[in-house]
Amino acid sequence: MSSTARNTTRERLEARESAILDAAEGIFAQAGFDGAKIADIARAASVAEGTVYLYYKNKRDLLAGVIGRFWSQLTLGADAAIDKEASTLDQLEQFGRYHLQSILNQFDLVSLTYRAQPQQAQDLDQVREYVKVFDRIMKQGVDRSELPPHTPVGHLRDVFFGTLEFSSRTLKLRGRSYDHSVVTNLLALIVGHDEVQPAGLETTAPSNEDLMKKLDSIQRQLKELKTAK
Amino acid sequence: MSSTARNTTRERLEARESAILDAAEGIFAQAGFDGAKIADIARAASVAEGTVYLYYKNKRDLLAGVIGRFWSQLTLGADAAIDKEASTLDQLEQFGRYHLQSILNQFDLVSLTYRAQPQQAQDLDQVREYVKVFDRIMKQGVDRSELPPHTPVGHLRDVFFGTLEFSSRTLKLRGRSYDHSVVTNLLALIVGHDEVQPAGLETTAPSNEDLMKKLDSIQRQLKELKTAK
DNA sequence: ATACCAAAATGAATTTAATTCATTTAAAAT
DNA sequence: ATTTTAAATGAATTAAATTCATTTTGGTAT
Repeated sequence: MSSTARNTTRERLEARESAILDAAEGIFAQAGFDGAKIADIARAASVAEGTVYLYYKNKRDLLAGVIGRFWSQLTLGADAAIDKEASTLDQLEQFGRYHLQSILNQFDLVSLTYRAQPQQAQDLDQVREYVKVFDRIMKQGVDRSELPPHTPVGHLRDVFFGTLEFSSRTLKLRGRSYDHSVVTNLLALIVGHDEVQPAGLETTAPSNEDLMKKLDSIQRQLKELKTAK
Repeated sequence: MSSTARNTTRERLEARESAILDAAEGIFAQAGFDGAKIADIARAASVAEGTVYLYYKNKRDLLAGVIGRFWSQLTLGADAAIDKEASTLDQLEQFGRYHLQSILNQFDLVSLTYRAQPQQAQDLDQVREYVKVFDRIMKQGVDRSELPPHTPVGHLRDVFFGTLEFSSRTLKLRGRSYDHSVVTNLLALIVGHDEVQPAGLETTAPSNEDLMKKLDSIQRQLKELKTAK
């Protein structure tokens, strides 16, 4: 088999897989898992029913494919929506807006993500990747001393995603659309004060090293300002 | 039909319905919605398959019955777990512990609550009742002046339930069990923010902490400059 | 106590939809 | 141009939800 031939073959297969995923995404979102019929998905993708099973072991596996692609795309979108040069607070705000808007727009798909008992552990791999976007912003914030050194990123991650997901449900339930105040309020809690540490622990006094880091950060921003002008 | 006869009849019917719900709860929790077979549920409840359909229109409706009963019972349990005489903060802590423990113990049932597209609006009525437990605690806190007058209860409700639900997922995913620090951290965020700062002490040589505050302020102003442009 | 009626229960038959697989079609290699 | 291999098809199979004609049960009236 020639190299170009192999390429066109692979491209053809990929286009077909993509068509199946597109069709499945639309029908799962519109009809839910139980309501979606493989026959309808096959028709929408212009393939025979049996063909679907050449690409996905079964209906559940097909859903996993749809969900996985959805979160991968969300991760790409997030990277694009976040200005790497902005302050930690700004980046968190950008990500928060982006996240809430996305899960509201694709509410049905998001709901399908956490169906009871995801069969395979790797079913949630792409979700984990997406969650890391938050972790990176926070880590950077700590490194730049824009966040307290002992910021409990793990806890705040649950607060961030949990609150936005629950808020999206609340908004949907009440037939409302995107509301920026949700993000604003959330960020006020997360970065608005330094009492984010386990209760009972005293805030440790900033060390000279902390001060130095902060000065570095300020110096960096000043330089940026000068170059921008 | 005599009054007692009618009573025993109703009791018999209620016992049967209860048996069906018990069986369905167990099997839904263990096998998930798709995995649960009506035949198995009927067998576990010691009734014929057709009998299930005398009590519930279809499988989906049966799940709604199970879920509704679950949240109703959770509401009763919460009322029992909360000491009405305790402070708002203590009540929140009691409720937070109770909630996290409950949703961890019945993780599978909770996951089935928000399956994509709950068909009927009233499918979530019992969940709404449960959520009101939080609202009552907060309202009382404001009334008693244990919370600031303008506490944004609606937002904090989403933070409370969203965070605990997401945390329960995180814990399950990592195979961990109940962790009280989740509740402690959450409460610090929700009620900790405008805690009165310790009154100003005598002026002494500026500490590193003072320097840090000043730097924070400068950093904030720089940031504003950047965004303004 | 017996007969009658209506409600409740049954489970075999029906229906619906996922999954399989023998066959056909298309593409790549020789 | 022929052979070989991979991909696709859709009718047949299978599994499980739902229906419904029939039976059973419990209550009421004679």
